[in-house]
Amino acid sequence: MTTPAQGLHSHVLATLGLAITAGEYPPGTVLRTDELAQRFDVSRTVIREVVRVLESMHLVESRRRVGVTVLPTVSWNVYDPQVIRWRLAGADRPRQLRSLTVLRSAVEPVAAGLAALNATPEQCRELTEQALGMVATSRGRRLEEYLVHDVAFHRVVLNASGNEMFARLGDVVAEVLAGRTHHHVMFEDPDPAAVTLHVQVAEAVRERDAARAEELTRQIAVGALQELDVLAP
Amino acid sequence: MTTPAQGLHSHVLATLGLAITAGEYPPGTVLRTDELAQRFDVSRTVIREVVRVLESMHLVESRRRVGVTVLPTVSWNVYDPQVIRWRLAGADRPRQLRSLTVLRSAVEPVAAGLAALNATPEQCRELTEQALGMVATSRGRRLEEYLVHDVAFHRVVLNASGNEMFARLGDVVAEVLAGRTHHHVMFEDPDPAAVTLHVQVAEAVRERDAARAEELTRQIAVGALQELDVLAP
DNA sequence: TGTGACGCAAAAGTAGTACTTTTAATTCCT
DNA sequence: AGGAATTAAAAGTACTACTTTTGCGTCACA
Repeated sequence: MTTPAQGLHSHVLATLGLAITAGEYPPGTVLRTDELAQRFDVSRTVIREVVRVLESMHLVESRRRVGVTVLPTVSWNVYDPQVIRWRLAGADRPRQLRSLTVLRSAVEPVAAGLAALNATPEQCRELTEQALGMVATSRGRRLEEYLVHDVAFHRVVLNASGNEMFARLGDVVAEVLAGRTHHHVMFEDPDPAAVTLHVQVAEAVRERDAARAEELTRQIAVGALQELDVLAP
Repeated sequence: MTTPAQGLHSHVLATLGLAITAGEYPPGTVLRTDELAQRFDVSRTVIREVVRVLESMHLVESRRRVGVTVLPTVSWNVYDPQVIRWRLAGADRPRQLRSLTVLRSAVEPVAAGLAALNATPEQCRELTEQALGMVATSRGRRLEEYLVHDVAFHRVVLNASGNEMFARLGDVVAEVLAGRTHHHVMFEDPDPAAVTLHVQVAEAVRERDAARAEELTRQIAVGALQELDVLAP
């Protein structure tokens, strides 16, 4: 019971990556390729390819005559979507959610400001549509539907910013929002104030009011951070 | 003339990664593993491992009966330090520097604010020291020395924020600052106003004044963005 | 003429083996 | 005790044989 596994490589990679990010192998732990090959009942070829990938994520380091050493958390490529997914699925999920939310609180306001300057008419339309979708699904325990609109909304903002680094955080935001909805709460309807703020952000972007878009998004971020403080000390 | 190359794998990876990120193979280009093996004069084993790594960076996608397809820029893992380095060494270096500087302008102020709350006495000391180092080397064409202090300063701020996502941007900031110093200018001494701001940030952090640290860092960021606008349209 | 089933072949995926290279650790000599 | 030579363990590389998936062309049928 690890992962679907279409292909030996994916399966072994998912299993090992998850185990390492979950802290099952403390930093400094040494693995040997042929031991792993035996354990997973695959050829050393497969293991080597997996190790190379883990190495590129800086989860492990492979040295001759030593083996494959698990690296400490600080050296991990924490922006790798794969690593993020593994960590969100593992033990330090709360810590991870917090880090990512703080990151969001820094990035999204600036992205919203830029979006107000750069959004295409199509993106403005899409933004408004998603905001309205949020309003429509914000009452009556329709959390799953609400989540879809919420994610789409933030994705559009990040894309419309015109900055590729911001755009690539769309997946991260999606994970965070999904995590928030699925993990705790699930009963409570979303905060009406937050919903309103989203509508206003869409407005501000449509009206090319960068300062307002940024400030409103900052308020959304503050809300997300507070929510986090309420749920976890 | 590609890269030092200690190990076939590193060499091929560096060559291919650089070529792809430089746009030498337009998206959609299909490579075949044994053709690559022949071209680089290495075994298919090595090529496969390289392809797996490139695949984990979402630079390429490998499919049976098709080959290794180069993916469009939007799907690349643009936060991967390796990818960042390749892109900074290649053709779209200016575009890349701009993206990263915008990212900095979003992240660093928030990081500085958090640093003011979380910095250890040791980190405060280090911060002050680096700021003073910047002052000391800010006049008389001592740009290389100045750069060292500048990088160290920003690294400490990011680390002191206590957020691992921020901390991991230390390398990115280092690349951006180095790029700035090395690429253009090189004659001009650093802007005295910026130097003063750094000293003041160190002060603010030492005094636990989060709002001030954030605001001052925002001013540094604004300066960096303006500098970019002056140098590249 | 269009459409769907069928089968071929190309390319990646996997396995296994043999060999090379690096290097930590041990031994041995001074 | 300290340093040089030796050893062996583990990753790195190569090659070869085989399996599996799958895009594409062919052909039959409606």
